[in-house]
Amino acid sequence: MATQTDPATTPRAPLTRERVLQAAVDLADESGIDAISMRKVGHELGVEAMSLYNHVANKEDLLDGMVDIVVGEIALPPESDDWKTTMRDQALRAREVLMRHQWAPRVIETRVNFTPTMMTYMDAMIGIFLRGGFSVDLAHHALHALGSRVLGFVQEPFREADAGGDHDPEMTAAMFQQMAAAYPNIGALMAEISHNEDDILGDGCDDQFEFEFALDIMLEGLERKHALE
Amino acid sequence: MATQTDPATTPRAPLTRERVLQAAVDLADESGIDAISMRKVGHELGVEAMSLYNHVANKEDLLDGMVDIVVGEIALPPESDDWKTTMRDQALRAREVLMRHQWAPRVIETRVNFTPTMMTYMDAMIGIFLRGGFSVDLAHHALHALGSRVLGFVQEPFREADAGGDHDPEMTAAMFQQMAAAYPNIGALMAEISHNEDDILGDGCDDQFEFEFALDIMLEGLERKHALE
DNA sequence: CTCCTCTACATACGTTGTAAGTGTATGGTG
DNA sequence: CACCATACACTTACAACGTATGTAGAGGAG
Repeated sequence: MATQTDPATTPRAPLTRERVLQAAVDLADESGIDAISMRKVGHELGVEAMSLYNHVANKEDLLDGMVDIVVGEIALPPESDDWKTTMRDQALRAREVLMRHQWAPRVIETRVNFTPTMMTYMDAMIGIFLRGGFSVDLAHHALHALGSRVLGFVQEPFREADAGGDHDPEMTAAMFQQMAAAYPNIGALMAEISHNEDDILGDGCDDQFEFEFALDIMLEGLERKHALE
Repeated sequence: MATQTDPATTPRAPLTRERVLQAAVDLADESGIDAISMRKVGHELGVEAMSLYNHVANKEDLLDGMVDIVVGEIALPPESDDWKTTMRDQALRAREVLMRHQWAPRVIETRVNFTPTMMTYMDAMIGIFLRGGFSVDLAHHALHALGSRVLGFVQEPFREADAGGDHDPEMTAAMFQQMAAAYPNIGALMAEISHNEDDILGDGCDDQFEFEFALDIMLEGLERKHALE
């Protein structure tokens, strides 16, 4: 009992910035970004909210750190002169990571401080174009044009629309007919989607296909611009 | 005094849903989205927070209504078979409106309910493609590919990065050199941006140019896909 | 042993969305 | 005219939030 193995104070690992950030990421992964409050993250670590402030400056800093962890999980591109496939692979690799952290896009968009991790990542993205022979100017425009795609996501409006929620199929059918009457074009589109799909998950759109479809159009467009330089 | 023209109760206009929503939009326009709380909106109308609940269901409904006002300000496209210029004009017209309501993109992205106003707008967007001869399938993909551009915005990561904030020019120069050393590609890009621009506003990027650059690449890509159908 | 630093904790403040209940002005009906 | 139902603004209250502030105990340095 002289030893400090007091049964009340279980020998919990000391708090560190990394432990705090990782706990927050894990919590967000399983419970969504709304579950991220200082109190809840603290609770996850068996600690009071205020204790976190010894390791993160404030909540913004916590979110910055969470984004850093996610971006850090995306492997940087190999050095290659083939900018097109390199960039394509990069976007798809980033997307895989972001799929594991669905809260991340929304958080990334609200960041206002560049962290070194993010700077390193962006530097590598620009490097892909420059190494591929792009002028600095075109590389700049290309980066804007790809936008968040280089980080593996597109934030479409109404991404997580509930499409009606928990109604049964016939209810859906009734609503569907009513909607098709008021919005004929949307109706046509929904008819097409719903019967040529095996996977009626969510809104019935194949997100992976749409991501690659737009990505490829963008890359081909950039290739054409590059050829004109 | 028998007449109810009590000087204390100035004959204020009765609250209506429209007055509430418009007050919220005005407040957000001038003070940003963080200024939108039930209490503050109520204060703007000379009313307590809870009174608003007689006209909006809750805050989400308030935000839905605010988005409706903004989207309602975007003129719908003319009927035309020339889908490309119609869509291009539409995106630019939408962008003008969104520029007046800078808070709107962030709010639109978080919407989960489709309002009739938004449905009508989206129906018109699909209509542009269908009338232009697109298959329903391609129209669908095209809508995804354009994403939020049909509403006049792109949500790039770090849109409002402060780029260092309020430091003086020489401070900037010092930081710049240090940064260029650590991130050579970003450094090259920033060098290019900062000396071929007259307008050093914000991050020195010409948002309008970047918007049109990416928009045109996308439209040309879609045109090519359409030609293959 | 003494002192200093580090960090976890407790308390507290102001702000948020909103549930619940209270008052009052208005307008239709006897 | 009297009466009462309805509409709507107000008051109060609560739980949860980010975080400022102050305290206490533990570990290392002199």
